[in-house]
Amino acid sequence: MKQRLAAIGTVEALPHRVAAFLSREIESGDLNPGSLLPTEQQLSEKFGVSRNVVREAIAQLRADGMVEARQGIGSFVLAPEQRAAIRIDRETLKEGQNMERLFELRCILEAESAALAAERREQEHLDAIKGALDRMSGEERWEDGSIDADLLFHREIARATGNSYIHTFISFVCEQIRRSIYYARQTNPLHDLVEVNVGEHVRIYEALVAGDPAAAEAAMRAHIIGAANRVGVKLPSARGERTGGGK
Amino acid sequence: MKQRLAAIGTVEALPHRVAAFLSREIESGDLNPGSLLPTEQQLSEKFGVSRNVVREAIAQLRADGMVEARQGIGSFVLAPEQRAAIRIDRETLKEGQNMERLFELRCILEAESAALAAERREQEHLDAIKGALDRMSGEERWEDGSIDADLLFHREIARATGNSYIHTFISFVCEQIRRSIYYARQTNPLHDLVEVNVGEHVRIYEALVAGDPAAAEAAMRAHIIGAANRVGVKLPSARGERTGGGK
DNA sequence: GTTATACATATCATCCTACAACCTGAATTG
DNA sequence: CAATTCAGGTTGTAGGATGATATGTATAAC
Repeated sequence: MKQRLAAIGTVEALPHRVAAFLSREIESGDLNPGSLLPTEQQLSEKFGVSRNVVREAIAQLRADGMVEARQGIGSFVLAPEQRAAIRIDRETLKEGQNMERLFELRCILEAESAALAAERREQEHLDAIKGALDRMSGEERWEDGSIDADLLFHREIARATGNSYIHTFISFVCEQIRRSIYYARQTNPLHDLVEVNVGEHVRIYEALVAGDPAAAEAAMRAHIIGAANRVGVKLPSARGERTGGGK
Repeated sequence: MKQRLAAIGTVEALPHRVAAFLSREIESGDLNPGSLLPTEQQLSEKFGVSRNVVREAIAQLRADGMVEARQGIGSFVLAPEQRAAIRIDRETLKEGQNMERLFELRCILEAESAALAAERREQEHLDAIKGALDRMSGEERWEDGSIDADLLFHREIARATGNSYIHTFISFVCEQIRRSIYYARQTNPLHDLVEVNVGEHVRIYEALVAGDPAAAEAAMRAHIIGAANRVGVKLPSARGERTGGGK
């Protein structure tokens, strides 16, 4: 029986579609951990693709630690706790794109990170952050450029925490927001969504220079709430004021 | 020129070795973001492997969001902030400080989430959290069961925030830590790493029931610092005390 | 009857060639 | 000069061939 691979939305390459299909079958429990995948031959017949495509698909699953291939036997489905790696991809976050919640998550991550960065920043980090700040307020203030500088500013602060995971997560969330904004601007180009408030950034930078964690956290929280408001997202500020305003 | 691919330790499949090589070249900056990878033909000659192997290697890099292949042109190296996925594998965590950094990230996420959950939790959430708590302290307290219940407890709190992004991220981090512990126990089974402190969990639960955000945040922060210590990770507690102890 | 060896089979791993789909830039043509 | 066509390069897919490895079976030896 030849299975039909649905191409939802964008046209993806065949290996990706096969991998997604198998991945869903594993996640949904149709393929129990410990069981064997069908052979590459069977899969290639089932999906009507070449064995090459099947192999690339399985390579993806293996990279994600979902299966383990053993030469001469087959590919075993691994239990979640046996997997060597886990991942979050954009597609996971696409579902229920909710700007308000995304900003909320960003606020949590960045506010605390700003405090950490204030404690740990070296001169090198301050220079990099200042560089981004200058680009933001400088002449090259055309739309996309200032957004890039804005994101760079935040990424550099995340980097100053010395924690690469924080850097990765914040970069990921910021990029997600940037894409959402970009998309919103295409559907509603009249609304100028790219306004960047330089003053708020300056206050964050000064707190970092001063090495004042509480001030950095408060400034960052105020900035993100402000940024959310500027793109039309009302962030419940109760938590922001409670935690950031105190001290 | 034919490149020699080192097989360090275990014998890995060729695609994995090629992928690891390219991955290192990208991470180290030898291949700048935006630049093109050598063609599959060139790579296959360089490494002395077939184009098929090269393709599987690139498929892995693509799944990790490190490169983007465009038919008719080539494969572009993506900047970290452009990557479509966050991926953490166990090998990374074996390197010294990474576990500490992961706990630090977890602390940031979960502490604030606990505060949010204290404000927003419905009765349904409290019931689910209580259920996990009971499983943790109940008779079915064999090792893995109590770890599962522990993670469930944290996921349910994340769910009570009503923010699916927070839920996704916390699940991700918790799962990663769980696997590291699982792995560590295999290599050193004598050391009992699965000790779960029920008292700390009870205090968090009580703060949630009381609807007290500050108390929930403090209790969560104390718990995660404690959990880190119990697996031998010393978390810099300065931030923890500063933010969590106050009020 | 039990054990040990050899063999056939199944499966993944790798290689090879060929062609299709697609992009780019240069040559051709109007 | 502009538009079209064409040629070359690159990734995507197909299909077959061979090597490496695990498994079960049949045969032979004890």
